Amino acid sequence: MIVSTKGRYALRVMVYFVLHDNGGYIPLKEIAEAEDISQKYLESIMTTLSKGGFVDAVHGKGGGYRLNRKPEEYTVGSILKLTEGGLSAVSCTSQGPSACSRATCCHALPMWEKLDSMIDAFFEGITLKDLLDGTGN
Amino acid sequence: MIVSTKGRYALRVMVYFVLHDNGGYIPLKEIAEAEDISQKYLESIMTTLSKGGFVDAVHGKGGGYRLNRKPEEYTVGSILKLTEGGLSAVSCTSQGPSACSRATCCHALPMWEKLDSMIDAFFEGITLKDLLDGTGN
DNA sequence: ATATTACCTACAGGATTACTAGGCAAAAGG
DNA sequence: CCTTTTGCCTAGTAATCCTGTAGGTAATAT
Repeated sequence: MIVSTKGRYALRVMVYFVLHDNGGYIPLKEIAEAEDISQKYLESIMTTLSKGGFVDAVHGKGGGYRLNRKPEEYTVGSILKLTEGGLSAVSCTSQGPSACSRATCCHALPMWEKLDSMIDAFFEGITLKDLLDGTGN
Repeated sequence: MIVSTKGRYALRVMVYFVLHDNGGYIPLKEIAEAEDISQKYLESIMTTLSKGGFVDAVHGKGGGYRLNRKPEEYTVGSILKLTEGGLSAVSCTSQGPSACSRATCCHALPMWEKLDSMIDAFFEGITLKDLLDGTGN
């Protein structure tokens, strides 16, 4: 499984922000209830998105989260890479291209690298706006 | 992680067969030692490959395993799908396209399906022979 | 001062991975 | 027939990761 709930929840939340953008901040509780996601679990994901600079966060009453860019300026790839901590399809390439001890004699390594590039290009070519428009489907 | 050791070991073994093909059967013990893979663990993988019809198996002295097709007639995709039990990148699509309860309203589902198709086409387009020739790298 | 919100650390049950252990079944050689 | 060599079958298991829970602290608005 290349993409776990962590990344998929992150995508859902980002889409939620786009669909419910009124200029203000949206509290986590509202998103968790609307999307039926565990509030506590979502907290850790939102903190990741906030620290990664993908959303602005404000404490206290009237606070919450909001996007700080336009939907077309977020790629699916950037969101998944941040929340999943990478998108490698095999452990052979997840720690760098030559981290594997068999790297020098492995017949499959070039294939894994090509796959990783292809997956990266795929996700980097889709923005939040594309997801909502259904572009390319 | 889309491809675990199970699938990667299977690929290595299949490559080993091509490189050490002398027409006869190769016992599991030899492969495990040569490739430095746990013998007992490899047993379960070989049984999968045997039951899937990818190799012939013969019991007793002088027995072992051997390929039953030409290298260019095995796709990497078929080997991985057999040993990994599928290649879906997300659980959303691994149990069929509309198994997810959010399928009807999910903005990302078409993307996952497109990704799965792309990955499938990638692996189905590479044969054992290509791996050894380094074709396409 | 209080309520509301984000943020932080720690833990925990379940699933999966990557094995290990031990035996049974089949085939060949003597 | 008996032993050895091989593949096959069932169980168990330590480690890791996923998907959360629990409980508190820090910041902000009213």
